[in-house]
Amino acid sequence: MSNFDVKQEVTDKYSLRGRVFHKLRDDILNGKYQEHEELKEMTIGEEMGVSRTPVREAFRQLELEGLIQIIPNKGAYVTGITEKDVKDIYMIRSLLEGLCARWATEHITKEQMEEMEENVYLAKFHAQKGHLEQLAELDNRFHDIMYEACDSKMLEHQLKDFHQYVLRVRKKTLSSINRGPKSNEEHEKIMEAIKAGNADLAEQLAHEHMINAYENMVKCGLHEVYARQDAVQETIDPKVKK
Amino acid sequence: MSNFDVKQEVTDKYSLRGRVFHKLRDDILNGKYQEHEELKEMTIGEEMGVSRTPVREAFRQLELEGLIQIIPNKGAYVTGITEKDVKDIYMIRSLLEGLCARWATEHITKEQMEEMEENVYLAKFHAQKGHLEQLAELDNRFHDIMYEACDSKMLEHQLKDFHQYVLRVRKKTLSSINRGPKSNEEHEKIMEAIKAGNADLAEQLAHEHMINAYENMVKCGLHEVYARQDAVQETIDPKVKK
DNA sequence: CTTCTGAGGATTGTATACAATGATACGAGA
DNA sequence: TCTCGTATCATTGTATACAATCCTCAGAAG
Repeated sequence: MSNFDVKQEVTDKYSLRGRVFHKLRDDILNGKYQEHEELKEMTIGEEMGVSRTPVREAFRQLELEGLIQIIPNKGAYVTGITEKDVKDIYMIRSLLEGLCARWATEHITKEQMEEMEENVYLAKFHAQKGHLEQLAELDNRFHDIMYEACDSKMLEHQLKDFHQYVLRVRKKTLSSINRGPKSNEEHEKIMEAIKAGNADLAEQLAHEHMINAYENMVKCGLHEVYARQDAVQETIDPKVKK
Repeated sequence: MSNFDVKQEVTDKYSLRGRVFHKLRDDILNGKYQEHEELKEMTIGEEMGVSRTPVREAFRQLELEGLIQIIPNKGAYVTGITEKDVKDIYMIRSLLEGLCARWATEHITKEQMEEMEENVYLAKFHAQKGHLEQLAELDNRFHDIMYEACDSKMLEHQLKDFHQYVLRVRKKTLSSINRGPKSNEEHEKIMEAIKAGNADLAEQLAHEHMINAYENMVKCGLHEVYARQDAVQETIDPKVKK
């Protein structure tokens, strides 16, 4: 096993810096802070009852995670994601998810396979019942299982990173439309391909799964979601650019 | 143009933190610090004449860049890269470089095209003369040009990240073997495909280019390079694992 | 009325002091 | 001799103090 935890997750949830990091990340992903909103070290620190030091360190990490942008001697701003960024991410992910499915086919363990089957089964149940919340949760988990099963720390980390990026956008579309059930059907096919040991098919299906997810997102209002934000961006950009 | 500088480069070269970050990164990539060597905040700070604060912040960033691993309350260690990590990186890169070549074909500017042609031409010259140092430099630059030409901040950053990872390994192999000239021939073909607007071919060639680079590396002693380090790793791992 | 300028305040950048944690070594007891 | 506990020290984690920078806005000059 590799001991090379590339871009290791910030697992240190119990240090102040770790707590600040995780809380800020969640807040940004959940939309508590608007895009392009300025984050002040002191304000955040006071809110969480800590000094500026751990906040600053968390900021540096969030910057590399791509969630905020720090302009020297000026401030930290929540990053905006443009329509094109989302498209690029999905194109990149479609390739990597394919590779991941291939490797997962080759390396998945018995336990992981079982969890995957359970996941698909459960999701089918919630789809029938119309439980969108649980469906979204299971959808995320399905991908995580596959990332872990591919047995590559490098790839796993890349994909988890991307997955996180699009969560901000996905939250607004997946649960609102009936992509959920369709998505799970595709999961089932991917799972079957993996179970059958058909790496080529698994790769192909996972690849298409991402393309479909993206196209559905476009069809169901990605543009609307971003229409307002792009306008805001236009006005703010010049100032931010220093 | 996107204003979303994902995982933005640490461009702040003039703050102390920025300088520490860049110097440490260079030192690690250049092998000044051994893999698994412990980096002490105070020692580094004294060497560079700064306090621990900017050093700590640089550490947090280097951790997310994957160059060091920080164990809470214990220390920062230069990460090791296993043989499998290198292989995974090249497999991932082969896909992304292909995508990059495709997008570059669609978006490359006149200036970028000219620089690319110049690059190949110059490299051909240095290859004849046996200037391995310049050849390696031009090789890096060729890829950078393509990353920029693909006109995707997301993809560009991903690839630059990976490129950097393997630099540590590549330094030991590319310049030592006669891969240089062969590599440049492949660059030329990729360039021609891009110039001809043949995206499919460019993608294919760039993909193969990576595979070839990896296979050459394996053939030319990747295993030997890592034989020693893997041994060291075995002994250090348990301690590091906390 | 517009434009330049500079003083003041707000915010980030860095250094230092203190707290908490982990590693080590030594000695007592079995 | 071996093991366990404890004292001590080295190192990291956090808070605070101070320095540097940037932004704002009032006021003077044109």
